[in-house]
Amino acid sequence: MTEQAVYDFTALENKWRDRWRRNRTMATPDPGPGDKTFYVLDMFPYPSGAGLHVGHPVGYLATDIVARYKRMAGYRVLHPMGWDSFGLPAERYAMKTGVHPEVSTEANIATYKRQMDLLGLGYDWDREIQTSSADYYRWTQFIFIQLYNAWYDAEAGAARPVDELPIPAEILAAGRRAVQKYQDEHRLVYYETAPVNWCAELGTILANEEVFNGKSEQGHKVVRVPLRQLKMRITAYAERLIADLEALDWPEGIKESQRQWIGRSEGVQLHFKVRGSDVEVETFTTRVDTLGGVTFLALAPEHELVDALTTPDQRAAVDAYRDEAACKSDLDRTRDAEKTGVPIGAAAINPVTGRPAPIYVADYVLPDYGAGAVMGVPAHDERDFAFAGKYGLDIVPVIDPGMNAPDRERVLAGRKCWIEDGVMLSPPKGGAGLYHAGMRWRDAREAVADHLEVKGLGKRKIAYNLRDWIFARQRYWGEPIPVIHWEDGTRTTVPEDQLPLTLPHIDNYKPTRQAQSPLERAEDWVEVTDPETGLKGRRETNTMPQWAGSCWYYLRFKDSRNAAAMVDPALEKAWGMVDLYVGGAEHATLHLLYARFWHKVLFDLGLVSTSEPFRKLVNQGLLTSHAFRNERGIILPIDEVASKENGVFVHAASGDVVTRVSAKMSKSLHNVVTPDDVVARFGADAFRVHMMFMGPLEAMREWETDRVASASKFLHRVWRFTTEGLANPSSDEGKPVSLALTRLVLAVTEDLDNLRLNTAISELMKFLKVAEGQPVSKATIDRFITVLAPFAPFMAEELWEMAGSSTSVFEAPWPRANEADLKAGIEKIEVVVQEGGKRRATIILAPDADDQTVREAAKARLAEMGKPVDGLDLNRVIVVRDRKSGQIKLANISVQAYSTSGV
RNA sequence: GCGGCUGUGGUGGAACUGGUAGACACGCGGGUUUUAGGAGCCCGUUCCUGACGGAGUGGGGGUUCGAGUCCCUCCAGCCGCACCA
Repeated sequence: MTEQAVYDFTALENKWRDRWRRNRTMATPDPGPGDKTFYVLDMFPYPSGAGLHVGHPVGYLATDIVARYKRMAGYRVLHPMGWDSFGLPAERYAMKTGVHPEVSTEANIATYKRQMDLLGLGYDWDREIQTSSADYYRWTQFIFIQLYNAWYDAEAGAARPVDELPIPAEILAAGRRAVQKYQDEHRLVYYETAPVNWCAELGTILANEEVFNGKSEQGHKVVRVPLRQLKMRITAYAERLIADLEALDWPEGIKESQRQWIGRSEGVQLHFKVRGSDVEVETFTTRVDTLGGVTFLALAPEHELVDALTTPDQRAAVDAYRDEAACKSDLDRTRDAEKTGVPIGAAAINPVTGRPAPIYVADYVLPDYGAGAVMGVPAHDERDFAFAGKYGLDIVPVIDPGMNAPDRERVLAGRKCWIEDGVMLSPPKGGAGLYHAGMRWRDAREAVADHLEVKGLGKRKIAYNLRDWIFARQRYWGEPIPVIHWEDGTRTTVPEDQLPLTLPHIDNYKPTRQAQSPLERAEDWVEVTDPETGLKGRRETNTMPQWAGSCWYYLRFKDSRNAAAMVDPALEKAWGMVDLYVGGAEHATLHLLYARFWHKVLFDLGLVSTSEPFRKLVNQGLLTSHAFRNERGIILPIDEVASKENGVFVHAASGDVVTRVSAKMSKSLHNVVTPDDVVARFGADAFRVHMMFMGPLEAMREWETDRVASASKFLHRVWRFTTEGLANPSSDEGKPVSLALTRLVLAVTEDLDNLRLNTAISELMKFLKVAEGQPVSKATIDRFITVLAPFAPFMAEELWEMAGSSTSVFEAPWPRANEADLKAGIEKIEVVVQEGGKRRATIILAPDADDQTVREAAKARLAEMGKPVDGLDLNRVIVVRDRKSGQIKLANISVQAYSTSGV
């Protein structure tokens, strides 16, 4: 080879893209016995119409690099990609343009796929799935049916088939319909009429997890309306969902978000007698110790006892208040600092004091938490304090903040709310057993709870913030729910051998009326007749939420073409948990919680072999672009701003001076950069190297296309170095070069194992710095190419071919090196001499010199510098060695070691 | 308010279990080559000082022979949750 080829990245990348596709280089065979497996997964995307921008592939690049490395390191690697292709945007697009979601989805997928190929993302496309294809959602429906036909056995702590649900004798005696009703009430999938989150703009109801500050993800208003809804009993798993987080290698923030979302709190459910009535009101409290301080009860407006307890003179006011509360959006209801309510005329009896506590309806009480009713203790709860203040209710303290509390007097006078430490006051009168004067309130709480349980007035209970998952959506573009409602009032699921229940084509995607799915229009599809009995029925017309498909897709990748099962059990087991899962943090309480829930159900039912789906989770940081902000804080698009020579930015139209700021990529700011742009300018390898070199995967960063030039420059140097070396390999390579290669292999391997891709790339740069312009052996060049390959796969393949190989570089084994080679290669070492931790000088020593030699040498060096070392206690000289290699790094002389000499 | 995360040069960021702070880059400065260059190559680049030397990882305090790293405390920023009784 005499003529040095030019690094023509476009031609070279096209060549290998094509060759990889033809040779199916990235296809993953199923694992065989004894194979080491590694499952690395990206959160699959919803294929939107806009295609990928440079921010999307941050995580995909990282997993691709890891997957290629692991494969070379001898693992059987599963690294698939698919499409979360059901969802609202496609349906809304269809409403506007009339283009069927299936058509637009296909087009979008084609774009995504082309862009992913462009970047050299080595997915095994043989395993590609899309949630909207019937081959896939057939199994989503299958799983739905498994959940439908299961109940949660609290004693066993696991889900079981509903056939195994013990039926109480009296139900059994009441007949078949009673049994069926009983079973229906226990299923993991059930119907219930309850207030739900209704978004009129989207024409659908939403799950609690999909409502943010009273608005939908898109910012549309959400209100609570009572509707009959399909739910999944995720709350049955609350305890396990919290407990099993412990063992997962996930970011602490995500785990904590889930814990908070589930929101476990221990308390007591207790009932209050209503004065002059047999009715009792259940309340839930975490502070039974404050029972004596209860001066009112507050019921949620939706509470079922409100009607019965409201007195005639309060009826009108109560009804008006309830109507008002019903119309309020979640935002109005939760954000109003002001506590409002209306007395219903009845009063409960405080069991400690015997005094009446008026009952209110108040919308700060949520209907679906605890008992939907609270005991008001204004003295020791800030919300209750605010409420009592507004309506002039008694404020009776039961806890003494203690002598040292500055606010003690005001608390005891009922003018301030106290929620911190303290001891129980003496009871106003009586209340034995429910009052523990002098006891710290935390202890009193337990004592009172014990007492209530013994007397049958209440019992300990754990309440969760988590609500059951509202599972139905009034949409077209989602999985049909395989349920049939029969005219006799019964309900069945579609027989499994009739799956998939395919989505019918319709012409109009608008909801028919409030909370009715557009599927209602597909009359032929909706109406069914039982062929055996002639019974008529209607199909469920709601569809599944977007999260359904993503709840189990990681399982399907293991066996994505299986027509007979969701996944072959042997393959499910062989691949095991996802070893590395990379995606955005925005799914903390949505996808990641739902997927864990389904996985646990499948585990209980024996369909999967692990109790958790994802072993290690990493959230990639957000990639921003930039924009400009003027003095009024308005963000301006980048093309409306000009840069002046003095580094000042000026808004072209107004002449205002503006500042450059980080901003999310968005169409309106005209700051979207696509991978296509970057690849055309610098090539995919440079894009990959730059993106990963920018910083840690988890960190947020700002994109600047010009900066890819740095990675491009590096790759040009790599190209020149390697091609020159291959043209003229040397038989006697210098020691510094071979040492640098050993160090490179060790460092890159360690960095890859820890997902430190930025430092791995800097190691490649360091090696190049040492080896450039030096004689280099063929063996060293080969090893360098293999180490480069995960990062710059296109160039590595080309160089590998030039190096004489006829197979892919990804068939090559990952090079090995050991620490001992490094150590053996070093003859002399520079040791730092410190004085009291401050660097003073360096000495040259053999790396294996013993401590005494180091100490003497350090002392001699200090003497040379004119330091008074006569009284130096050599034992006080601390010699520090590298933990791994045992090499000396530094010698530190304690300043106190001089003190004996009196200096 | 609650919770999580983060504060290191002009910039992005290195520094594994406490052990030479600023690796590797960007930018900037100087030099060189020259085919025009916003190209290549080489050198320099934390701050103060002419130098010796000193200071330095958001502020303050502590532990230690030695602290970016551990502990306490305060400050700032980012993200998530938020009437859950």
